[in-house]
Amino acid sequence: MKIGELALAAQCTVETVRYYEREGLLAAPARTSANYRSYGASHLERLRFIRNCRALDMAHDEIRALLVLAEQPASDCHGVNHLLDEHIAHVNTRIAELTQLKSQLDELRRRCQHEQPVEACGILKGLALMEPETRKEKHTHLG
Amino acid sequence: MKIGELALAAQCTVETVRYYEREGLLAAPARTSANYRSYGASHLERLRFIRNCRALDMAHDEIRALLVLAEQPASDCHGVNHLLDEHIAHVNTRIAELTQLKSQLDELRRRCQHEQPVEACGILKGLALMEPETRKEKHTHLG
DNA sequence: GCTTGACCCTACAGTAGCTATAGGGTTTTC
DNA sequence: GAAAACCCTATAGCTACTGTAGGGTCAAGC
Repeated sequence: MKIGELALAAQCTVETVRYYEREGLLAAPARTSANYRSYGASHLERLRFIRNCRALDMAHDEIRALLVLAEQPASDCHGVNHLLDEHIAHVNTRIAELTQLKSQLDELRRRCQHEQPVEACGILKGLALMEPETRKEKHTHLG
Repeated sequence: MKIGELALAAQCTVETVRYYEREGLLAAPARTSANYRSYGASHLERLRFIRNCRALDMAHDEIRALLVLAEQPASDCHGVNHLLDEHIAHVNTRIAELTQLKSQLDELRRRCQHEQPVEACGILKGLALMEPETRKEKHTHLG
């Protein structure tokens, strides 16, 4: 299988496949005499796995860890479960942050119901007068 | 005011202030004879405005647009209101995406309630077998 | 046999919003 | 007068790609 076929089968771009190889997520395949990458079924399986993890917004580090765990078929899957729990916690954290943000934004929006001169706009006043918060550290990789 | 004092007053780092200057968000201040940046009250006001916008997860482009609008005090604030509405829409979109993600993750998590050998783990099976989705474009700048 | 177009290759720059580092100079405090 | 605390510029790094430049390869049609 050439790289274009692989990318198509996994619903991603050729550039993304080459990027994953550079990142060490996907093993480097054999090359043809013309130096074209030549993939087998196992590459597609792994790429699909990676893309599915990405569709769930997992970070590359999380995926790398999962792949390592998956490569020891006989050991127990506690690590896998734990990793997923932590990822779910990231998502929950980010949802909570955004929900809080939304209520702040809704409150701000209510300060200017009608069009008026910019100098009287309640939104701009609000943005000028909010107390700057100490920047909180990120607890998730979700932006 | 020196850069360290300004940064402290606006609850951000010195590096961030210099970065905003390079980005054109914050005007370049006068310099002392030792080439130190020397800020006045208007710089602090503007920096606070920017930090408050960032606390609400606005992108630099959105902030730049707001600053331009705010600089025409006599014109009406329709543009400001519209910009905020669009930003609120971004946040709503991202909350919806993450909520959908969460339900997918919860479903996946339910597939492995007990520790078992990795090769039998329902989570790993799920990740291997999900259908790869066509990557959807981003409609928000929120990650 | 030759061209055209679709595919492949490497290497590198760009995205967003910072953060960190190297390698210097200045000012303040003891 | 020395050390700590501050300032300066320039540059690289972070994440997960995307896009570009400048090439090589291959199959089909004339």
